[in-house]
Amino acid sequence: MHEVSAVETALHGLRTLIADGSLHPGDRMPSEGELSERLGVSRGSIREAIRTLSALGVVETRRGAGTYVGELRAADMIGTLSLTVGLLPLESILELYELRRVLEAHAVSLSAARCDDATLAGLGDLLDRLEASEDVDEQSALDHEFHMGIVRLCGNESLGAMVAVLRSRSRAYPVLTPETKRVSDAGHRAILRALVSRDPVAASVAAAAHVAQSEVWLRERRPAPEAMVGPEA
Amino acid sequence: MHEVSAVETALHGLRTLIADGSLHPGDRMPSEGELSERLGVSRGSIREAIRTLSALGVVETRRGAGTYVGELRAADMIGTLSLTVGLLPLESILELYELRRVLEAHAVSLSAARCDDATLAGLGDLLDRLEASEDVDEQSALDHEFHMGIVRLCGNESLGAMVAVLRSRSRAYPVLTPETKRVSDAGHRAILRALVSRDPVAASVAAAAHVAQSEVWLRERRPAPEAMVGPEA
DNA sequence: CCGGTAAAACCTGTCCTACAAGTCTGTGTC
DNA sequence: GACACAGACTTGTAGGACAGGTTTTACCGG
Repeated sequence: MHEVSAVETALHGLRTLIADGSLHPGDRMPSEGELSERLGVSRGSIREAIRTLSALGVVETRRGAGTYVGELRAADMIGTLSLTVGLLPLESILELYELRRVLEAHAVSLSAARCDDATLAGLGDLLDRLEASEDVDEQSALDHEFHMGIVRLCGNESLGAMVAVLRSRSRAYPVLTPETKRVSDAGHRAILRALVSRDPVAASVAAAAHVAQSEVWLRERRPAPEAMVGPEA
Repeated sequence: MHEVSAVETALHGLRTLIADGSLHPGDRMPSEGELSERLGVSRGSIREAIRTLSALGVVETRRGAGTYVGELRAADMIGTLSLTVGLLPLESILELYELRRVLEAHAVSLSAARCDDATLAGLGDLLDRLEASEDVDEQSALDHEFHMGIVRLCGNESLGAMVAVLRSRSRAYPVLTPETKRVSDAGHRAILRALVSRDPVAASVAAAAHVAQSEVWLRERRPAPEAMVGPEA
């Protein structure tokens, strides 16, 4: 047996406060000083426990104002993964493509039954600009906007957040060349056509094929294995 | 503009050390004291940054020995979510059922093409014991073992980890009654039959139906909204 | 030369104090 | 009532000190 560490005690205490209903989403937590006194651990240990919960999207702190319980939405917690996928090796990214393919295909098929004409027109404009663009960064941004614009329609925030996480790293690898871009553009049009037809199955197939195509390109090119770091804060 | 905080500086420095290839999975990181000196922030801030990365599964610390870079596997990082799903309200759990249904169905269909006879026999034994069991806790454990045993076969660790996360909370809600258990048992047998037939489509459908059934039960019963906390450390 | 043991160096875990910097509150003035 | 301001409160950061672990080193006996 080993003594329970102070930070673990603090973490358990904080989790209990949230889990047993004492604190609700948006509530302000007791101050670090009060928690330190109530849980019998130093303020430093309390802060480390809060950092843990903060990293996981459970709480957020505002300097001078206090620490607040987060909204406790699954999408927020899933979103915290995006901070770590940037550290994964390429092999892991390829492994995650399978998740992305399945989830994005499902999300798109849901969206096919939910989109309205105005949204579809907006997506069409996006594709027009994407097809006309010659700047790689702009292409990446428009591609991302197109995909996420569709996924957000699916009605399940967790699903959208997960797809966003899985997409976040792929954007760092430029697989678009003039030749592949024509295939990519055709894939986007196929997805949009399926949405216009309100055809979930066709949309799902088109999305899965599009993602699978990206995976093939990435697997072929195997870009320089240099990792990357997020932008400066 | 606002001054970049010390912890952010530390976090960026640590991430950079891993991302730029200075440190590889399993390597030992510089000591807190050295990092404090090199990055120009106090040791406390370094520790908070390390806590953040630790919560996200990027590093792990061993008292007295040092802090080590994790294996940087996607499955590990996805697994960190299981610590937070215990805090989500029931509504979020129901939202996550859609993810679980899609992912588990896909995983099971992959497993259908990969399982061997010995494994299938083991799964059959599990079902025999599950059907004979009258203890709710034992039923829950066997059910979990059956499902995860299949999912692990799929060959994608990230997929397995994600399903494990999505399942982790559902186990806390007892939806099995003598009547629902008969339906559940039949669902398990349908999945196993599909696996024995090496039929991915049938396996996928059976798994999706089984998960959907669980969701319906949970939605009907809407158990007491008391949240729960993990076991003591 | 080898093996084992004890000491030393090192590292993380924890607590304490002190202060800086930001936010909120209540009071008093106009 | 609106505004300004002082005070209380809260988080952010730094530094020191020690406890409790682990790893390395040095020493000694065989």
